[in-house]
Amino acid sequence: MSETSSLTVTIASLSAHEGQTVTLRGWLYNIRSSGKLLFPTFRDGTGTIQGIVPRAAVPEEVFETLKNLQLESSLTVTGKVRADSRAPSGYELDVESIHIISAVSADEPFPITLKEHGVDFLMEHRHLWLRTPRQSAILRVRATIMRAAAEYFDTNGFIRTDPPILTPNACEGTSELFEMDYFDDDKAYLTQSGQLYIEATALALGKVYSFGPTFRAEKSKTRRHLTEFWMIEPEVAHLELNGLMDLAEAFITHIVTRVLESHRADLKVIGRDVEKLEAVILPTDASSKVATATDTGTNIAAPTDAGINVIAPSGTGINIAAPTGTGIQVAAPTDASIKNESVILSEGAAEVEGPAVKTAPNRFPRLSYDEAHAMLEKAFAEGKIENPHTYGDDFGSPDETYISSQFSKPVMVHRYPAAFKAFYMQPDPLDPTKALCVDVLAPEGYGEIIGGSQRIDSYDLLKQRIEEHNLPLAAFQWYLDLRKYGSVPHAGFGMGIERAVAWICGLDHVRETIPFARTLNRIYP
RNA sequence: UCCUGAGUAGCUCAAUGGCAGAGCAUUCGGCUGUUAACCGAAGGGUUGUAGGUUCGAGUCCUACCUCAGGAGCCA
Repeated sequence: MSETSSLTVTIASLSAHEGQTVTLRGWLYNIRSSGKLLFPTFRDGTGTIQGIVPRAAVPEEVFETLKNLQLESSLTVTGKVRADSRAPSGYELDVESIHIISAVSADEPFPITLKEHGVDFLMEHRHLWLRTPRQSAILRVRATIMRAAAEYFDTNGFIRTDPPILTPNACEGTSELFEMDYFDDDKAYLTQSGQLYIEATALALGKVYSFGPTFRAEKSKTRRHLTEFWMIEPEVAHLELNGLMDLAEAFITHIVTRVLESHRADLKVIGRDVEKLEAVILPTDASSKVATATDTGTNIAAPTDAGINVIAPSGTGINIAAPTGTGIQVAAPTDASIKNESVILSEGAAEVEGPAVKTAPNRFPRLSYDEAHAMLEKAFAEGKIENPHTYGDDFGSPDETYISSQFSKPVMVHRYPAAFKAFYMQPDPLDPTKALCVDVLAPEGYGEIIGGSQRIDSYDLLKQRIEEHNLPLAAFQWYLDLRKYGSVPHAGFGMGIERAVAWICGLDHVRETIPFARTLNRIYP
């Protein structure tokens, strides 16, 4: 068990070292035995590999040490890489020597076994649960989602401007905030959105985004809620609602594309049905339920090119440029995509912003609140949902689940009644009772992953709304200043990272999407 | 905050109101191709807490605690 001079490699790279003697640095993940044979499985954070240790082939000390070793003991192991169809990964390691770094005591064995555990036990041992293959895979996918999200904005002319985490007042005056003392007499609150601040940076820099933690003290106990979560928020000057929806669509498409590029193996470990993700980024989906949902019977033709069409609206100041080598094409709308749009885009929606805004490709279905309401009415009449939806009310979770279940792609619901929406949302000029806002509902019932809107750009109207919502005018004076000095139409959205990860990984609960989830009843470990 | 459900061995779970059980994990033994290995044996319990009903309570009743996931609200 002396130090060797063999090459130190990761398990993920082992297939490139077949026939070589290599050294791994890892942990004992599992061990089985059959007579004088040991089958230890090692993990190192990049993957797992089965070793084989015949008693006759190794020094007695190596065999005895491994045989008595507890799971999750740390070690280095040296051996020869060999392809073998009997090994779970297709390769196995003929162990020659091992060096124990830290042995786990049998008095207190590693608590996470390969058998089933309950939620409470796993969350209480989250620091150790993270070592299991599935949890590690989820965190790798999360990292790619976060990187791809930032990358999309970084490569499309956005400047990252991070807002403060400590704020003097409620951003929207709705959600409950975490309060803390701020020196002698003041109170401070943990941010629940950086939106108001990045409206300021957007008017300074044009296209900006922020990416950071967000806190909500709501007493929500569901599979979709954390009290601390990460949100990425773009905000764009001179952008209106339709352009915002185009942006959200291209953004989500980019993220899903990146995950599919490099995480097939992780998604398999997680048990994700990859076809559902592939459907999201396909140019069109002839088998989608779009046609039936609108009951037009229109045949939706697929575009002729197999690439992904990302079409930027002209005149909005947004340049949607795909990174090279990704297989993403930036193309003009095809006849097919325009035809597709005519099926699902609200009538007149494209006219709202005038001729400066081109129609969108509409690979993601877009429904107005009214259209979504009609869909729910029909569903209730046909007995497909339990409770009727009252026109004028927000959609409940079952409503959102039903709507999103009608499509294989994320669905954008826009122009909700302004009455239950945030004070800063721009009214629809065609119907001032509606707000120019959009929620993006993930498929498969994952619910809202993006919420966004065009913001009020009129000083007088914004002031009136602040007063109507009984918000302290003084605290919002700086925000009103943005409308006093060179106000322009602008819009933005926020995407909750954990909900996006839960959807893309197909998880039951957001608590598995973040290394250490903060929920209503848990702040340990 | 409301509704519903669950707390029994380290873990996952059994147990008509009548002797506290199994699998995994741990320890010991067996097995030269195991795949959450398997086979044999041993150790391991204040049944969430506090009361109550009963000859007898893990089981029934009351209160409380903890957790779960749904509503509301939200990403």
